[in-house]
Amino acid sequence: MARAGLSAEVLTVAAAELADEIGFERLTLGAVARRFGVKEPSLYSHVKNAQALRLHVAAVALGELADRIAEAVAGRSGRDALTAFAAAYRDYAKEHPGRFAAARMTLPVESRAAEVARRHSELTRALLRGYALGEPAETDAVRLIGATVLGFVTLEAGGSYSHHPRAVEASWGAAVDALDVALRNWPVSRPVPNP
Amino acid sequence: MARAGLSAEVLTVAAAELADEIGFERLTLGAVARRFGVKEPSLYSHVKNAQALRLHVAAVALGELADRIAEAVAGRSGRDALTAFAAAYRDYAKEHPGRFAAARMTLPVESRAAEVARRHSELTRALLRGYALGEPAETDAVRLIGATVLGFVTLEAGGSYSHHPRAVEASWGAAVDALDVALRNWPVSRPVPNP
DNA sequence: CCATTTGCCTAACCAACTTAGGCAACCTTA
DNA sequence: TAAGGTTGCCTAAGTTGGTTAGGCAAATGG
Repeated sequence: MARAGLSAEVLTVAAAELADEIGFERLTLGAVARRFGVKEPSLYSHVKNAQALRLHVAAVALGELADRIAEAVAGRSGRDALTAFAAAYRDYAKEHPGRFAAARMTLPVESRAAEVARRHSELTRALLRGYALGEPAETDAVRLIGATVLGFVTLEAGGSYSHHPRAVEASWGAAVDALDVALRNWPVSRPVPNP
Repeated sequence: MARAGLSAEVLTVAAAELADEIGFERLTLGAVARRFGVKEPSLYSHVKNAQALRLHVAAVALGELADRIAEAVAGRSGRDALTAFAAAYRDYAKEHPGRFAAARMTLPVESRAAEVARRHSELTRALLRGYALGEPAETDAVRLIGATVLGFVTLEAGGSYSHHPRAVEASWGAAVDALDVALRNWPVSRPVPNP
């Protein structure tokens, strides 16, 4: 029988494309095998199992996202960097919904994907340099930014914002502005009195 | 054969408990049936299918969470209300991880669960009264708060915060403080100059 | 107390995942 | 370039989860 030229990398790329096309939750070994005109068990020569393939997709997604973010924040600082960071993140999620869903998997601590995820913290930390928060505020801020951006994009993708006429775009801008305000008036270092 | 006294409600409650015990992703009709000493097909007299049962759990979870939030914000306003809201949300997620995972499902627009989800926006809106933002800022703020709290709790549950010594508890407090600062210095209405 | 409804059953099928074991295509190296 | 081993894809078969069809017995209610 003619060989199909499979490999872990080829399968992962195909799986990532498939996830974007049909949705991550419908990403199945059968679908990937079909795409290569191959039977399901053949995939086991290249990936450990279905879950491992999904984790590979997550690692690819997190890596691509980190690359985009790195590109976006390069040469910017403060509010500009924050805006670019957030836009890169949200744009990626919109362009690659399946990969983004993969990136939200619970990642095994020792996985390649979890390693890549750490790059995200570092990038976020770099972005915060312009705000000069110092520790431990900077760590808190890294967590805050990650949470807000993830939460917003997740809710938007889930349709939670589509029942109200207010444009999501405008709310997104407001959220980024709000983050900027919070970072420039960081609570612990510079408490703001009640009005 | 003796009847087991099943009903949609009983099954949903059991499924919710099971989800908390074994994880939402492992919630299966077989597991629910086993708990009642009944065969899987018997469940189809009471729920349409497995997905419907999961949606019922999501609706229950969202309802319980809304109740907790309502209780928490009652009689409080401003920062107190925000802190109580956030704590109620996070505590629920910690106590009921399976139900909370259910609540994060993508909800069909016309579902009971989606209806309950709307109550959350209203509660968040109520919480914001003390900040007197006005529209459309209030809608933007509702979205921001939901995103931040969801994102933080999701990342915390996924273990993203456990690789760094900084206490999650402290970061949580900082995040809530940061939200409060942002709300009291809402960007559009009261822009803050660069330092 | 008979008729109807309802609840749970068995049997059977499908889809997705997985393992075992075989044969043919590829690669090496003499 | 032929013999060797290695690798890639195959078929067969088992598992689990979800689902439908159809039957019998328990509950219900006139």
